[in-house]
Amino acid sequence: MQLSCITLFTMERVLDRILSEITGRGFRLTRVRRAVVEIFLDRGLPLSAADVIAALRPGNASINKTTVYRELAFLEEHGIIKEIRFLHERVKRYELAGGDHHHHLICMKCRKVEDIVLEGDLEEEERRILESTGFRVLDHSLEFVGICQGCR
Amino acid sequence: MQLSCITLFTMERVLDRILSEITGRGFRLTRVRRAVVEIFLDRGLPLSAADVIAALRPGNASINKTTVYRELAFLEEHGIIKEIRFLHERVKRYELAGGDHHHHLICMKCRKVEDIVLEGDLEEEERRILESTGFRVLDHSLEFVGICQGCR
DNA sequence: GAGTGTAATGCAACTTAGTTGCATGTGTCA
DNA sequence: TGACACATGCAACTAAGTTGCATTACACTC
Repeated sequence: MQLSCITLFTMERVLDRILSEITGRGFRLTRVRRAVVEIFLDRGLPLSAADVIAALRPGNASINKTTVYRELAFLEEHGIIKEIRFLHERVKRYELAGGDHHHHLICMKCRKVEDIVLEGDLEEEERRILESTGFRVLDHSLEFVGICQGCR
Repeated sequence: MQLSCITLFTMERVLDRILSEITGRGFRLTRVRRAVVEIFLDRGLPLSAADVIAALRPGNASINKTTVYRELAFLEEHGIIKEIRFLHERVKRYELAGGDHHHHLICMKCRKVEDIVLEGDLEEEERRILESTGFRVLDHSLEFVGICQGCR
């Protein structure tokens, strides 16, 4: 992955913030934990447990899948990553939490995922839903499926 | 399920249309096939394979799960139902295809699901996405999670 | 109404994704 | 350096869905 100096610098800061958040709450900074957080930062995309395991393999010969599942649960529980699911996919995915609120563009051909930020998002819609149905929206998930520029 | 005469009449018409679509293409109208379509019409909500199996049980003592999975695949393949997945759920769900384009309100407390139709939907957003990223949106999925009127 | 071909069904065994219990290992702090 | 509790590894398990293959039953013809 090619990174500019700025991006690298930002990533280091985010990594430090996450790691000190973990230690600050009395949890340990283990080899696996650090590696998993770095993988999420490095990829910047929603990853499944299988993705994380594959990414860990080169350096750390045999990391148990149970450990990875538990690490993902730990990071989610502490608000560092959050679960998302894509349409027609059976696997859980996670991405770093705490970034800007965004949605995903998923290419049907190459399966590439891009983030997208919508102007004004859906606040207006959610207000209208409350008015017309009495349903109070607390969260939403939105994903777009189609063909990316490279595949057209 | 309480139904008005109008609703019952409409359901009958929809059922007939679906069934004649199936026979018209040279497929058989079996006991299970008819029952599954009727269940979707009757419930009017996204159902999982387990839901369908449970709904079949009372009348049809032992319908094999393989049959149900294959029936759902058949109905999806022929555009009669379509797959949807809800956030944080691992199971596939299906709902009748061909109705108005809509989204779902999912109550976190009672798990009830309501349909919602958005004014103008997301056409405007999709046009903007094409302009700014070159990604051509062909489909989207949107669901709202929150608290329904009854649970507040 | 009987015969026939093929779609549909049932059963068992399998796959994939994720989880649980329990014994063992290792970071961190005193 | 030692000790405690968090973290890890292994094996066995669960849930959801799939596959292969033998059997059944629609729907069509006669």
